[in-house]
Amino acid sequence: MDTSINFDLNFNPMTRNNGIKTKEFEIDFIDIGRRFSSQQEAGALAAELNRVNAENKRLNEMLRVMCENYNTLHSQMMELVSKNSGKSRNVALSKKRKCESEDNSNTNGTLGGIVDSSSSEGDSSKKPKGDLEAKTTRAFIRTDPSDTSLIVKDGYQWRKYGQKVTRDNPCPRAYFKCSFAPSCPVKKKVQRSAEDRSVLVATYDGEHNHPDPSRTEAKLDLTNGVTFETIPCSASVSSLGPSITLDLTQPGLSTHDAERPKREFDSPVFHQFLVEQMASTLSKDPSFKTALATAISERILHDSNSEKL
DNA sequence: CGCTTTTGACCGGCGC
DNA sequence: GCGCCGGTCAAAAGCG
Repeated sequence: MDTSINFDLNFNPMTRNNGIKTKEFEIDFIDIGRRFSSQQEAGALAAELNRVNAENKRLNEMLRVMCENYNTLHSQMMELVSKNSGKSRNVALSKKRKCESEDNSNTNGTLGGIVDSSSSEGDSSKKPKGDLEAKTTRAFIRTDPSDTSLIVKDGYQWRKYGQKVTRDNPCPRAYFKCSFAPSCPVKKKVQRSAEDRSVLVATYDGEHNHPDPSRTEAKLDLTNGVTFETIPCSASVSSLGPSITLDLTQPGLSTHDAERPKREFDSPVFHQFLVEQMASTLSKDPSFKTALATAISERILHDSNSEKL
């Protein structure tokens, strides 16, 4: 995990050494400045600044501890994965079903994520002709354990055409075709993880040749199409490739988002965008602006009254 | 009435 | 060749 995301809310309009600059903040401070003398404003803002800085330090410390814990766990996991893959490579796994069972064991070992296995699947040569380039993506969706349905709300519409109980998992596997079929060749399989029944494993075969119906109704249409409000979880790496932990129970998230490679989330551009979005979200929140203005006003009034006394 | 879901039958690939 | 298994089909049932 990259710790370079700086939750620096040091938005002092005097020094402008902050990473978050929005017009909304500037307008607020100008308005406040008109109402009070520059001296009073400076005193109140300095006090508020100190408080926010203290909060900022505390949050940064929490983040640092979380990152350290994550890095420790991640290095341990990678160590285990490398040991296991070293063993498994020594065993010839040319037979399709053995590959699949190996695949399933990996699935159970990497809870949470999207795995693009189009380039790593060993049995691609056994797929039917014309389907060689079919993209296979696996998604892990954590759901309510009491929810026994095999429905994955990924934005697309699906038609169920079969259900089977497979040998290696007592939970039935459901087969879906895209409702745009036969023009859209995409299929998906959904099955609960044998290890953790609260996790749905959705395997997507092929790529949609039409837009995501839910995308047109997206509440946030950001410049690069990523709806951060619906990506509440962390990124992780599996032995098979990039994976992203998702909570698809959140409304409005499509697999199109989920299939974005992890590198996008690691890029400085993404971090900058994330910070800007956080600032923008806060600044667009009327209650936040009101509370901030009220707090500053009260502090300034309090200070001016105490000076008079 | 039309669409979707359910479910048993069927098919083809694979291992023995 | 036979049995197992995953995947698909299609008729019946369910639902709005």
